[in-house]
Amino acid sequence: MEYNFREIENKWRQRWVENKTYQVHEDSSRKKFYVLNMFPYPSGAGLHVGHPLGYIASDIYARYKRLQGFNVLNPMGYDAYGLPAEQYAIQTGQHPAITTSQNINRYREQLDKIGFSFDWSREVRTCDPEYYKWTQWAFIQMFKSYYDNHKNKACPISELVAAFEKSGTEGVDAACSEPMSFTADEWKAKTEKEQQEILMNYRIAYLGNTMVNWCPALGTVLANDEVVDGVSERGGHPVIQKVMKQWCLRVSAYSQRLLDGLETVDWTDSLKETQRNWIGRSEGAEMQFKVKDSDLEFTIFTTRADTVFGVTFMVLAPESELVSVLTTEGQRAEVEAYLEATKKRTERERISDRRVSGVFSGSYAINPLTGEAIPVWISDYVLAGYGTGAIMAVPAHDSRDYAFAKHFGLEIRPLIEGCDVSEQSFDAKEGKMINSPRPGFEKEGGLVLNGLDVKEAIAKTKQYIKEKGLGRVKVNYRLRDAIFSRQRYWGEPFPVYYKDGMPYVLDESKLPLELPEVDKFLPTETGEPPLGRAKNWVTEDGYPLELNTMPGFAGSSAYYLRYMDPHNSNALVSKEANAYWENVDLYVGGTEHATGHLIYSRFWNKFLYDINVIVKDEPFKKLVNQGMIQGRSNFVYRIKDTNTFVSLNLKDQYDVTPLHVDVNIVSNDILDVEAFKNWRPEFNNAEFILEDGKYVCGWAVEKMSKSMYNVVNPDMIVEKYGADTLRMYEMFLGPVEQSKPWDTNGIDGVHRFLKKFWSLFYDRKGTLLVNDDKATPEELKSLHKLIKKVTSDIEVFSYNTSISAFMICVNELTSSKCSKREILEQLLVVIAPFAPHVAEELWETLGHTTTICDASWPAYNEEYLKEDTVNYTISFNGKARFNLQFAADATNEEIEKVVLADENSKKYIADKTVKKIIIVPKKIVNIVIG
RNA sequence: GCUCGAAUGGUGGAAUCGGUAGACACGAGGGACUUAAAAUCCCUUGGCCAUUGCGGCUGUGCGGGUUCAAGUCCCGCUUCGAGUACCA
Repeated sequence: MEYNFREIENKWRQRWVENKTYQVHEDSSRKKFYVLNMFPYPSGAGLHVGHPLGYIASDIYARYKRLQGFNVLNPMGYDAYGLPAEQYAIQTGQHPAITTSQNINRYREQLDKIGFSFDWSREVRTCDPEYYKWTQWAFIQMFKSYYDNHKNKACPISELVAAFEKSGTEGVDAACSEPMSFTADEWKAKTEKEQQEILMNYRIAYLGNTMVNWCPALGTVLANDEVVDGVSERGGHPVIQKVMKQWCLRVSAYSQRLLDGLETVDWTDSLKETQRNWIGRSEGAEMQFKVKDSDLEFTIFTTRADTVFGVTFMVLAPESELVSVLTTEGQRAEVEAYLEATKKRTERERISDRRVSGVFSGSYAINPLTGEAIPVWISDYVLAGYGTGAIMAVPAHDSRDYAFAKHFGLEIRPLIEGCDVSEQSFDAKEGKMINSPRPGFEKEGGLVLNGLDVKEAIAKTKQYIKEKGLGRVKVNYRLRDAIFSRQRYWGEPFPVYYKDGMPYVLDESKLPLELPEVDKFLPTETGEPPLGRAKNWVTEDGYPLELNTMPGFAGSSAYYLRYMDPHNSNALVSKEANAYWENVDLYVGGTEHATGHLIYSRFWNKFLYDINVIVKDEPFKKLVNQGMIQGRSNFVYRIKDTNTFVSLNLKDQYDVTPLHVDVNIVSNDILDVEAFKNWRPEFNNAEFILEDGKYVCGWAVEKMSKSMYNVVNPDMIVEKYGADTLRMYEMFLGPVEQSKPWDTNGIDGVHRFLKKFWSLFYDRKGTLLVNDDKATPEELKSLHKLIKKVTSDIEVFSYNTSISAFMICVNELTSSKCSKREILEQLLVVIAPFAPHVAEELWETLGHTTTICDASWPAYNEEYLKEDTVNYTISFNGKARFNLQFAADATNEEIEKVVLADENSKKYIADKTVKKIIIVPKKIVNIVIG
């Protein structure tokens, strides 16, 4: 009987559904294991062969853990809110919910064919009201919380109100947008609205006036991680900076914890490093500079406090509020012209075109250490969003300040011994300080840094400014608060209404607040977001509801918690379910989420942990990044101005143009000529110049996309070879973490292996070969070698080498004609995670009535792996020469004696003397001669 | 610019603590079976030389070094990939 994968796979696909084989339940008597894939956005194009890579890898691991006796949670769902469905809705008027659900159905159909052990009863969709109810709920909790820097956690805002009532801001250390200071009496004297405005400064979910990335083409704001090279990640539209009132999440309050948490998780170093860079911790100092002839003062942030004696000018960001204050009448016209010009430049232009520009404000600041008056400039090389939006410029030791100083002819004052600043600045943090202060400018009791090393100087300066009250030590983070509003239709509505111009959150009992219907998915004529078109978009009391919707990352931040208890209508997740499943043991997904989803999700999780909803501080214990599957395109070569195509190796003899050809009509780079003729009408009468009777195509690695005709659909592979072959082949392609082009060329080898494997059980006529004979030591060795190898490989996701091991083992068993139950039964269990359908079928063949998923993973026995004799390589001065066999327990003395007596050895030693003999156990005898 | 990571046959890729390369698979070549094809099986396959002689030399991007022994460790380059970028 032939290996009939179609019949087998259909049969088991149905059985698994009927028997609910993959449904899991909390079971405190068993240890849990939580495997998770980053859930997909169901795009209209369906799955291509690259998408399931990570799912297959994690499915193998999930099945393996189950065989080891763990209670495995392996769920799947959909990140269903997204721009493509909305764009499609705008163009066609079709409701995005319809498009999305069609796409989901298509995804499900494709996924079902691959044999995953997902528990579909736990499926979630972020656009489902029963799901986003909890997204809205989490938002309300964030609104009702503030971050207490003392306790280092989120606390109820009511506690902050109590503190204000008791003693005002005195003793309060809370994360905020603007530092505030008032007494208890002042607080009590404020109106309700004023108090609400103050609280907004502290809430974790707050409505704030912030500089946002505005994308005019998409008509919405974008988060920092959604902007790449100054254009939108989706669609590549220009993005400009603009101040807008937006909902934000105070992610920045968690900067240090997000950084510290990285030490506790098992992620790759590169991913952790990416997150560290994104969080961007930098230690420095804030210093106050007084404005000359004024009571004003302003604060700057610097990591190089030691260079304070080299400050020759100050710079403000154009967007800084100080600009209007510090601009003198005489300079006003010039400054305004500059601001106007800067505003016109997009972020992208600022990045690509780094010409130095700026304008003098007319004001001077006083260096607090020297009393010197320093000109204050305005330039767009200073960013409003980082630090205080103002810097002290030290052109000698900062390349940006240097370029600015050179351009405007400002003074450059070197502070480090032996550095040459005539051509460029000296940015390195090393060397001995000089000119600090300059000779003749020493002040009585003032700071002296001369002679100190840079590092010492930094520390001493910080100490000094702290003591003298000139500033304070400060840690700054690059990580900014997440902008949480989108001016879109297809997203979660905010559970927010407005009263007296102030936002309030809905009562939790009103959740979910369902997304209303609109007539068009576009902004209103007055420029309001699409929800402005909704009829009766007000509360029961008639207060208007929020018109923005939440961004894509809202729904994906806590989805892994919902899988633990997906149908609970009383809580995001019950205490019991959460206590059992805790957090994700293995998370599989792409690196592209390093600075988006994986930051937001950790933040969201930490917040829920703070308010005692969940038990774990970090959501994902171990994370594996699967590589991207690129496309492998094929080309045919058309001779210019003809309809004749020439094979790859003959093309140099002609003047040809390469054309992409659909990879699905090419096999092992050989074109199916007839299929090509039928591919498109213009090729109907194509002619070919063949080599050896074949048309050989060229190839290149490109992105997998329709326009390159290189999209390979998993359905087609399953149809042709079966799901088990697809699964094994995807894993055989190379390490899971590595990106690689999809290449169907090798798939026959894996398919052949499965056929061979099948033929251990059945001969060609369909006779069952399995017998109860006793296995030989060689057969046991072969099996146990395999078990040992696969067990250790799976733990480190080295699936490709496991599959090699299967091939070796099956080859050995085939050549010894071994169809012994004793061997095959265990072989089936270890192959089951990789090829579940065929394993299940044969398991039944062997008379088992329960699923192979409930078998147990075999342990290997070292006894069977023992060798009687050992082959040693004999080498001279490190050069391998010949082999000798020894008994496994031979002593070094015995080996040495035999080797020296050997005829071959004598030949190599000849007239030289033996200086040393090194014996590496079970491997090598190296003889040093000379 | 900075930070990581990588480089091994015609191809995808193996090689645990440094242990004497190229596992496994594809492709290619040769052979068996077959009327033929498919399927299956066997042999060869890094390069060069010798192949009626068992063999010899060379070889893991380049140049050095450490070591009895280096794909693996150290120093200096080259190329490619990823992330990030006026962050003071």
